[in-house]
This record gives sequence, C-alpha cells and structure tokens, in this order.
Amino acid sequence: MELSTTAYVVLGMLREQPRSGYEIKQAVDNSTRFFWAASYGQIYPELKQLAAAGLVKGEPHSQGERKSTVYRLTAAGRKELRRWLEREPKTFEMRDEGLLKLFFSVAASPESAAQSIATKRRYHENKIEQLRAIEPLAKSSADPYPYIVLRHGIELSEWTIGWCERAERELGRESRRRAA
Amino acid sequence: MELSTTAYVVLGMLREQPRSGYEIKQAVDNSTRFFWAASYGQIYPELKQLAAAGLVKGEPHSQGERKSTVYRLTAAGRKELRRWLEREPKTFEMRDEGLLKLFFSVAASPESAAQSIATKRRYHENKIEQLRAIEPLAKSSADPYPYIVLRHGIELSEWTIGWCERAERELGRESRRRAA
DNA sequence: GCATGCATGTAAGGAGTTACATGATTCA
DNA sequence: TGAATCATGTAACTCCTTACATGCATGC
Repeated sequence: MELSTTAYVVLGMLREQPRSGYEIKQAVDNSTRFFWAASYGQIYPELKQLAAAGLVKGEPHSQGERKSTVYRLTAAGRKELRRWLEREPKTFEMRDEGLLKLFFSVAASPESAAQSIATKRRYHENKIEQLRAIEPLAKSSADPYPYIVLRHGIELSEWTIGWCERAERELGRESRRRAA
Repeated sequence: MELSTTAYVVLGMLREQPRSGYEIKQAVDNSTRFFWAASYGQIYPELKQLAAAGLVKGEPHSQGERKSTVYRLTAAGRKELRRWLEREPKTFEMRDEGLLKLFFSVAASPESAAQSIATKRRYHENKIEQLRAIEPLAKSSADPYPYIVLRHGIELSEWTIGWCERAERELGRESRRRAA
C-alpha cells in the first residue's frame, strides 16, 4: 500500500473526529499548511481513493439543512496511519525564492537584495500573526503535539525575522564600505 | 516571457561564467540545493528552451579531449535575470514530513514522536556538515551574497537542532508527568 | 581492464496548483 | 436580493523526480 504523504495528512485529520472534505481543508489551513499544504484538488480525489481502499468510510450527514459527506477512519485506516507515523520521516524540502534572489543579487542592484530580505521579513511577520491567532486554541487542547508544532512555526518565523534584521545591517555595512 | 523559477536558477548560475549543464547541476548541488534544488531532468531541457528563446547561447567546448556544450548568458538573458531579481520574491514553501508526523503523534506511540524529532535533528546535523565543507570557498569570494545565504543555511540548521533538543526535553517532561 | 566520473539526454509518471463549474444556504 | 460561505468536484496544466540509456575519458 503506497500512499502519498498528502493521503496521510487526510488520514491524520480524521484521527480524532469524522470530517468532511471541506472541514479537512479548513483544518489543514489552520494547522499544517505552513509545512504541508493541501488543496481541494487533492483532498476530494484522495478521499475517494482512500474510501475505495477501505481506509476511510464516508457517510451522508445533515446538520440543520446542509448536507455533506463526512468521513471517518476505519480500523484499517487507523492502522495504516499508525504504521506511517512509526516509519522515519523522509521528505524535507524548502523552496525559498527570496534566498534564491539574494544569492544571485550580484547581478542586480543593491536595492533588489534589500528588497528580497524585506519581503522575506514581511512574509514571516505576517505568518506569525496568523499562527498567534490559532495559538490559544492549540494551547488548550489535551493533545500536546499540535501545540508543540505550532510553537515551532512561531519560533522559526521569529528566528527568521531576526536573521533578516542581521542581514540587513550586514548589507548596510557592506554598501557603506564600498561607498567609502 | 513566463519562465519557471528553475529557469532563473539556470540563468543565475551563468551570471559570472559560462557553464555546461553538468557544471550547472554541480553548482546547484554546492549552493542553492537546500532551498532550491534542480535535477538533470530539468536542467538540460531548460537549457534548450532558454537557448531557443535567445536568453543563453551554447558553444561547443573541448578541454583536453572531453567535449561539452557550455552556455553563456546573452544580453537578453542578463536583462531577463535582472528583471526577475528586481521583482519581489513570491514562492516560499516547506514540506516537512517530520513536523507532520509529530503533529499527528497522538495517534501513535510516544516513541514515534521522539523518533520524528531525532530524525529531524540528524538531518540538520548532516546538513550543517555539508554546508561547513563549502564555507571556506564561499567566504573567500568577492561576491558577498552567496556567503550570506550560506550562513543562513548553517544558522537555520543550528537553530533547528536547538529546537529539537528543547522539544525532546519537553516531551520527556510530558511523559514523566503522565507516568506519575 | 574496470570502476569512477564526465557529459547529455529522454520518457514516464507522480504530485500538486489553478481555474472552472455547480448549487445550496445563510445573513445582512 | 445579493454577497458570502458551505460544499463538492473535474480538467488542464506545470513542475519535478526517477529511471533509463548512452558513450567517452581518466586513473588505479
């Protein structure tokens, strides 16, 4: 049984309660998005395949008047999730266009280098705001892991902002040195 | 003119000297790999397309007996690189399977959580070693930017190792608390 | 003579995003 | 009544990796 990592994200999001595809997407956007994103274009087909494989089971659900299909883990699905969790993680990837531009900045104006850093800093300032907004919820949960991971996100962005400030000062010194 | 980011990596790697596809791949592996990787399967087709678009020019080259095609930036290619460098960076993505497993760890044994963190720590310890190996070369260059970016890589991995150690201690306290 | 590295490429497939499409419901 | 949100899905496309294929050159 070879599943994509995003399939395990779907399974994982059903670990505590049944959810619809729409709710899984919301849960991803409120938690794992910054280190593993998923779009509707993945989630809905994935749910179908997981149901066909017997790892989840969909049931029609009506709350009030609105109808949806909520999925729950089957015993096989829970076992498969656990099996995956117990294997060593493999994938670690970054795609950072800002660092890339900074790397090549000798081929552009010093202002572009500064801009690449400033954009990076703003991205992480914004990210911290979003993460802090969900922090109270995560902190109050009985499950300690999501909060630990959330703290990773916040602290990583704090570190990155600090790095950007140091790099900005360094480039400032550099350009004054060249001007002198 | 809509180019992929990896096309700009190729252009960027030609900013200072002409290189063959093989040499571009080596340069990527020794520098941008950790925040923007590229495979032969991308580089060679990309070089053809860039040549067809007039942004690079390939010339047969023989050093000793070995023959290769080295590419250099055309004026249009240099201009396009510069134009890209001066736009704000957009893409910032992470795919961290270790954080994902840690996030879902309530559905597995406490040992899996510890293992996810330990694997993450080892990955970054290994990465630091690789980056330190290329540090002297980067430091001695007249172009200051690659060294700044390399320092980012080293310091980020150092920070991550520190985070892993803190998380390990926290999980240790947590499990002792539950055992008590 | 053989392994390693240099050097270039293609084909197939997986993973993921984006845009599009549809329709119901809720709230202002 | 109209905008926003809930809810589900598909099609086209891009990007990228992996596996495969080839052949020469170098050094042990």
